Amino acid sequence: MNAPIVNPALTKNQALVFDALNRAEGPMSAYTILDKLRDHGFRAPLQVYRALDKLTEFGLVHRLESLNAFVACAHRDHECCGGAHGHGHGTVAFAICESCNQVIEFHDHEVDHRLEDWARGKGFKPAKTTIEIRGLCEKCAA
Amino acid sequence: MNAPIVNPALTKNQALVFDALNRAEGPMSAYTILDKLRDHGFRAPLQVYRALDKLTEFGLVHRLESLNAFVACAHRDHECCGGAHGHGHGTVAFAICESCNQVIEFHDHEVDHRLEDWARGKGFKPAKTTIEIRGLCEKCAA
DNA sequence: ATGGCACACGTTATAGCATAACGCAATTGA
DNA sequence: TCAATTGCGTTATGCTATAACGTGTGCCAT
Repeated sequence: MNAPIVNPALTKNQALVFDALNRAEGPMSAYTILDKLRDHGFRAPLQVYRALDKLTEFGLVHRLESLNAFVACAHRDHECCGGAHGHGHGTVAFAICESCNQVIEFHDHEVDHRLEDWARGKGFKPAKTTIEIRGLCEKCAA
Repeated sequence: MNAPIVNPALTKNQALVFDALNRAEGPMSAYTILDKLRDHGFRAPLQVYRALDKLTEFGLVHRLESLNAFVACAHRDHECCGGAHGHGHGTVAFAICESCNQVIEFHDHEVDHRLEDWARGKGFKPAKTTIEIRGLCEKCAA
């Protein structure tokens, strides 16, 4: 019961961090993750940051810039776009509730295209795009 | 010559911080600003952060979430939209060159609308939206 | 098999970003 | 005048992130 969601390609530390994020309700800071994993042998921030770097690189985890925190990717394999290598998508956007900390991950082609067009027009070469909406989710706005 | 751009409503500290940002080529961290203002009597981070809070509230300064840094607003009064109170605009987006640190501030109605529509559809009430594209500017991409 | 390489890991120390909590001074307006 | 508000200065602290070092392991070309 409650078996960890594990990607076999992950190292032990990566799997532990990924699992902690998957179990969490909302985003967690690196130090919060560290505290959750002390029982599993984690002692230093770098252990967490190194795992997070890789997980982010794999697209399994996203960093929320406006929170300095991390969430597990909400996408699942079969997703709409860019899924060439089984995992992969365009720019992901986040709606972050400042009351209950719920994070909704979504994707909007049109927004993507507009930003790409703008960049093309300016000769700007995008590497990573951040879109984060902070506010109140439906429940909390009531 | 080179007279400070001053908004008369600002306090001394706010004006100093705003001026420092206006003179700067690119974004500055709070601590960088602090260092630049030591000659003007600044001694502690809080002096900078308090000024930045107000300037951000006034819409004169933007925070770049992905850099933990600040830039003077590139808009000038007469701008396109939302300019009800002389200053005011929808969501502002930034393109940040990771090579030369140049920041281009822009605005796209269409993107705004799409995000607003998404939020309306979800019952989400946006408070603040962050859009930041990191990459290489035209010159640096060459 | 062995030497070299790439990569993950562990540890200590340090750097960089941000705010809490206190008290004082000036301004405003009832 | 008194109270409320706002800005200011200071000290201390907390949170976020990386530098620099060394170890161990697996791989594979020689």
